[in-house]
Amino acid sequence: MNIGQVAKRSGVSAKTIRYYESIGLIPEASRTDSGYRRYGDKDVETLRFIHHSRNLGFSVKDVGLLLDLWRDQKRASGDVKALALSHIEQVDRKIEELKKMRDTLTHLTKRCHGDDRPDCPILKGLAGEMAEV
Amino acid sequence: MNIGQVAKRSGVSAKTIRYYESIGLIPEASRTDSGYRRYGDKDVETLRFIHHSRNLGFSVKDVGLLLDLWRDQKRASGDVKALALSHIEQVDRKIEELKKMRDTLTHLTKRCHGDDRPDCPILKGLAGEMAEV
DNA sequence: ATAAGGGTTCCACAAGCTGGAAGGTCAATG
DNA sequence: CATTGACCTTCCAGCTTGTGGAACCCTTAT
Repeated sequence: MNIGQVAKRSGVSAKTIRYYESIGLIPEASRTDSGYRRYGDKDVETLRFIHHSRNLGFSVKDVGLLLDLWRDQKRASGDVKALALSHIEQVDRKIEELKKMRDTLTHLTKRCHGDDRPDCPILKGLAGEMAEV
Repeated sequence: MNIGQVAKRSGVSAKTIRYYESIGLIPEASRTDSGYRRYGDKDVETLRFIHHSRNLGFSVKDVGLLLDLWRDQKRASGDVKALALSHIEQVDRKIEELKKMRDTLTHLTKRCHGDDRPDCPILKGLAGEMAEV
């Protein structure tokens, strides 16, 4: 398979596959005589794994760890779970942070009549002490 | 005031203030004879405005727009509100996305016993079709 | 005189790709 | 056989929002 095919099947773009190779996330692909990268079904599987992991918000670094664990048949599932739980915590923290932002923003916009008059509580809020917003 | 003072008062680091100047978010500061940047209370106010806006998740580009609106005494509050509402939408979309991630992750980890045995539903989930997870 | 604690510039790196230029390869068509 | 178009290759640049560090200058106090 050429890189385009494997890209289509895995959901990871050709450009990104080359990038992943360049940073060592996936091993260097073998080449044809003319220099094209060659891939097999196993590579599609690996890239799908990566794609799913990235979609769940794991960093590329963490995906590397997950890949190692995935390939190690003797690994302890506890190691995987620990990584996943720590990631969930991170995601939760991010959600909370965004919620706080949204609530403040919503609060400000509700007070803003939003017409063609210049008075704007949003700008006043941004300019003043945020505590009083 | 030197840059360190204004950094302390505004909550924006000296490094970042120089960066904001370099990208044109704030105008170039005047200098002392020896080349130090000089600031006044108005600059502290501006940097505070920027700091608050960034904390609420506005992009630097959007902060630029907000600053323009802030400085324009004749602007319509509707323009500000539109920007804020669109930003709230973005934040909400991000929250939903993260929630979906978290739910999937939680689902997977709940099924993983997480001990020293190698069987791990998390890895299986990442490897397989995510629909079946 | 010297040392501490400012300030200055400039370059590099972080994450995670994506776009584009310049060019080689492959299969099919006229 | 030549050409076309779709692939493939490498390499460089840029995106965003800063941060770290080196090398060096300025100010003030001891």
